[in-house]
Amino acid sequence: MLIRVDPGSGVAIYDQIAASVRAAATRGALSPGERLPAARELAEALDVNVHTVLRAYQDLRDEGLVDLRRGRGAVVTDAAARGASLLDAVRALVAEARREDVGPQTLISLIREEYPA
Amino acid sequence: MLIRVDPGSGVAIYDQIAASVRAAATRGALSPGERLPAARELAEALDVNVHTVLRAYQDLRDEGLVDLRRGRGAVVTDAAARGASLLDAVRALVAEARREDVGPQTLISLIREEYPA
DNA sequence: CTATTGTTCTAATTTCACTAGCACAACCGA
DNA sequence: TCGGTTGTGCTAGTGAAATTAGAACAATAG
Repeated sequence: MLIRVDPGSGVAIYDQIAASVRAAATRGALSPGERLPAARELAEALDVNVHTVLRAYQDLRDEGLVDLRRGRGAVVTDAAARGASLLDAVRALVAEARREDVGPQTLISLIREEYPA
Repeated sequence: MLIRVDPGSGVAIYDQIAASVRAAATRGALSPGERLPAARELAEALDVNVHTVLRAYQDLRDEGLVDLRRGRGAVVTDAAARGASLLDAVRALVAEARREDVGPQTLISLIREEYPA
């Protein structure tokens, strides 16, 4: 399964699902035009409520990463494929952060502060 | 004020406070030995409860970024100064992400997925 | 000694994630 | 056309976590 979830992770389940899809798309494991599992189907596979999956899908739609339509499902958009070139930079950044004993919280805090402007 | 908060940001207030401090320390705006505002004082300035500020301070203590002691307050540790070399890399990464129209959610998702392993 | 500051405690309120079940509308394939 | 699939929308309830509030207490600085 492409998508995994850890209930006691502190991160909301719908956020973990969305994060999995974002990462998979960037990684190229999900190509534009491809369809995500049906919400009901994925919900059962993850032993989670349908609404929780839908919440993740709708967040992804709001970000423009998927196209949601009744009967058709959640289709990955072209936008989701962008940023593949960021992967190496991200890996390098994380590696350096760990080398300097900088936690993920700090790294994420830095990114959130650099973005808005 | 070094620390700002947006109540409707989706991010918990105590997390925003902690994030501000993490970023400020990494940026060098907060040097080791320096003291954070007293909890009661900051709480009033942000129009927030004292416990909320304390929660942020305690999280920072758990991460080793500040030293908490009664009567003395929250003092920035040496550990908080680490990672200054990451700043450029973070800025470059964010810049490239925006150039490619990649949102902050995706960037953060990527980092969270690269960390644990 | 006195004022400051974090610590601890109880308690109430509020917000949000998650679950549950249902009806409905758009879409697809046969 | 028809039947099954899929997201949408709604109401409702539960539980955990965030936030607020107020108080007493212990360590520290001056």
